[in-house]
Amino acid sequence: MTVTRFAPSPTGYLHVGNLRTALFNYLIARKSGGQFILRLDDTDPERSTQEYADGIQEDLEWLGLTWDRIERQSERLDRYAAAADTLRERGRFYEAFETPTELELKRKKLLNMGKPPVYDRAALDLSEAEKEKLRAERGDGVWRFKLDQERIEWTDGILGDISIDAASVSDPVLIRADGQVLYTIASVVDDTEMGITHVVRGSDHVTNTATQIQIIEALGGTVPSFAHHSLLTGPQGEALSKRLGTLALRDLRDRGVEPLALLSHMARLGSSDPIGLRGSMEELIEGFDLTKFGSAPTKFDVEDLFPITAHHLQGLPVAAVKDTLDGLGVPTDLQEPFWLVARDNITTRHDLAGWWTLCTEGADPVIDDEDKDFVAEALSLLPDGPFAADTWRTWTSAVKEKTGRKGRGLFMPLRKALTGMDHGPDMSSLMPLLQVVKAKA
RNA sequence: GCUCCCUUCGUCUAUCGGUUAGGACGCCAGGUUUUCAACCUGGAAAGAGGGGUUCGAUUCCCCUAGGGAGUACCA
Repeated sequence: MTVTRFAPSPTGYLHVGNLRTALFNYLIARKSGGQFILRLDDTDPERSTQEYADGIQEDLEWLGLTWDRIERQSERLDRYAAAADTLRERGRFYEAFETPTELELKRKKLLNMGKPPVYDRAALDLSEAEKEKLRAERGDGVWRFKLDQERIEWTDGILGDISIDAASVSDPVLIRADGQVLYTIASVVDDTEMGITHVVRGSDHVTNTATQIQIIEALGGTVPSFAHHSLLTGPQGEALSKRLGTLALRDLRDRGVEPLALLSHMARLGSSDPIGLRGSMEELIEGFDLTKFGSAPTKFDVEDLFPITAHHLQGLPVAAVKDTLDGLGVPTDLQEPFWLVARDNITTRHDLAGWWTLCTEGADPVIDDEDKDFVAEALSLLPDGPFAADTWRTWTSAVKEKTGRKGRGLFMPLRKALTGMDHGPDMSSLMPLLQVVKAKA
């Protein structure tokens, strides 16, 4: 069975970049009838908070990305300790005592010589006596995984055949001096023990994947299939990380982006499938194909979300926006006619408020100088409210007869006088909802 | 610096050596509409640069340029 996971660390709110990873994993699991696990990578107690953990779940629920199981790494520390013991027994784990500044110095030295800044494994040569001494002087050391220095290869679900030379990578620290387990091992232990079959994550993880493959093998686990999707950049190709603050999922929600619009775009952007709105999550799942994604960085422009949102809203029945209409105070019996009139003229649900205000409070008339007499005459022919479904038709034909005006010259001044705008919903449908005509007062 | 990945219309991309370089979104125009939107029709719009290989390169190889990522006792 296919088992995927989304493993955010609760150190911030989800943003569009995270969403892409979450969505891919969700879609893969659902398409194959497998399982989707939400795993909170909260091994860093300094930065992880409950607020963010809750926020992540809220955001996923808002989008309808439901998980079959939730796990927290902070509850599995004993598993990681056991894995560390195994690595120690198998001679793949060694303690090192360099201070951060010492390591920094070594890195600079190598860099100056034009060499890759890889840890020199000095600790490997330490005798037991030397280790004792260092432990006494500096306290516990860090535990590093001893990489086999050979090429690590795998066939990536998106990138194709990948090969990375382990010699160009430092032996990763898996356990810190203070005993805290690090992402690299926690992730491996979880993926193995939870039976994860497909790991899909951003391409910022490809080097991690190389080392993790060796750790999995050292632990005797089964290596899952890996796929690394491209990272999102801003519209100009700039790194998105600089703008991520404004691209949090909850901010998009506040700006009125509709879940299905967001999902539709993110599930296809970067692939060879046509971009655009999909009718349902089922359709998204059905048509999803990881192999159609390219490996080049993908430009993302928030503004692209709004036309899709508008398109989505235009197809919604009134029942789908009942909460919003209730919130605006639209009476139940007027909700459907109002929605049908307004939905073609909004980008997000927020725009509904403006149209409802127009209905209940009217608008300051806009009357061009050359239309002054005409509008005055027309308004004298306008019956008192409430208006009926045929008010617009009967009124405009009466005005047409009296003034001889027709076509655009007839209708547009009236629209502007009543709504204050030269665009908007169909006037004959709008009239029955229009409760105030300021121009007449 | 080193390692990995990448470079086709504005954007996401198709093309497994020979194509009028295709599609989608966006854009523009026309149609329709009392307006806007929607819808229909049409249109503009692309192979980073330089070397090779080849009868023939967008496609294969090399170099350069450019972009992204990694190079943590973060995840």
